[in-house]
Amino acid sequence: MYEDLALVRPFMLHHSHSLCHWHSSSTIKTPLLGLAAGEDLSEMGRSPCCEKIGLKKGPWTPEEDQKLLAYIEKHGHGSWRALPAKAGLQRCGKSCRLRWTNYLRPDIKRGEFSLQEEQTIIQLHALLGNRWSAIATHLPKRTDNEIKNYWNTHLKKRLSKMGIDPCTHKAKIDTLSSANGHPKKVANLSHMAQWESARLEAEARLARESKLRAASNSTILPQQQQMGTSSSSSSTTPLPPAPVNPWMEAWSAKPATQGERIDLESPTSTLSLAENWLPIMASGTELVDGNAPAEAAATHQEGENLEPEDAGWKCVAKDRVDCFTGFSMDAFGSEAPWLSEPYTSQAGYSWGQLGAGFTAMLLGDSGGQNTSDSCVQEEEEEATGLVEREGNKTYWNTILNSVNSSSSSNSPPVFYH
DNA sequence: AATAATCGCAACCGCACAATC
DNA sequence: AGATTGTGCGGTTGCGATTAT
Repeated sequence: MYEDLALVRPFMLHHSHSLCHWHSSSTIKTPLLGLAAGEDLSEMGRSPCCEKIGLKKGPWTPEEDQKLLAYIEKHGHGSWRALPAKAGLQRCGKSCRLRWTNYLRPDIKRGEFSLQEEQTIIQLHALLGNRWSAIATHLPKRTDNEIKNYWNTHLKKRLSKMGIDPCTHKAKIDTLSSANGHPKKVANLSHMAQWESARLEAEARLARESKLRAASNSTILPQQQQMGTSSSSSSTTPLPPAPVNPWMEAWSAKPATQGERIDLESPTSTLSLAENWLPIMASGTELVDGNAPAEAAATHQEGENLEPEDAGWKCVAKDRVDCFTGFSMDAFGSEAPWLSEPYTSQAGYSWGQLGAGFTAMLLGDSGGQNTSDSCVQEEEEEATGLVEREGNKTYWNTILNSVNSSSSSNSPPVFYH
């Protein structure tokens, strides 16, 4: 049950524009699209989520939205399967759930993606692939569906135009060979990525557990129950006491002494980050030469004239390449700095900490600086570092420039030299 | 002005997995 | 232990809007 309906009502106003858009663009005229008579999916291996015959499909009407909202306001969603009948909707429960989670939920933001959000999506996608729900946990108030759509319709194309394969984040001109000389770095990146991947999964699990726990207390607000993919961004979502993060538990169960190289396995990681990050390590020069020479060059020169907003970019971007090229688990000793921060301040557990913690690390801000400082002590990497750094900078400059091209009012983000 | 092509996004589909019976 | 149910997730589709010809 909603304990505070005020949490819901404002959002109804907030979303009025969405409904207006909906009115104008679609589909009041859309006919009812019930399945054809006799169409019965129950013989297809599993029973349908609900009785489908006569149920409406297609876009939601404002009336339906209101019914769904009113019902959830009063009762919470409870069982989605049972909800449509109780709420007086001719929809299947799945459709109701989707409508709620992707559109009606109070804690979602719609409209333009910010530069920062775009940047985060690109980077997380490079790291995680098409794991939209995991990516969504780092983008507060955005749904996985929205992120997925945005990726498919905008970002993917931009990367393609830049000559970067949006699936692998590699330059289309394969540069594998240029990285062959640095298996160590590849391994380091792989380690980092696996840890991060594992952490994200643990986060999601934690969110689910927290949600379930809250639900079992029966006093939780319905919208909190629905926070599934975005609970990490909620400052109100109750959290269990530390150490509650399975990832951290695993970490503490396998302590490493200072300087000890840890051969870690991500519990569930499914991606090959070594591969994903190769272009970052090795392909930048090609990108400059082949795809964005003038822009990249200009970008480097414009660095001194940034707007305050861009200074943030600059700051965030600064030295991230050092972090990556020199990354080593050695640098962390018994603790992973980019991981420990969010979880040592569990009370907050906000996006600001969690997201910034990771994203900043990813980008190599001051939080990651320690890492890079340690890393650059390795002389053998120092020897080849310059070339790779230039390449990495160029790769990200290219990405960022491309991202930036959609918002002409902003100066391009720039890496320091 | 008419038509075709493309874009953008909400919604649907089917699979996977965990919880429950 | 196996079957059933509920939910989450990622891929895909359908269709109105917009742009190009």
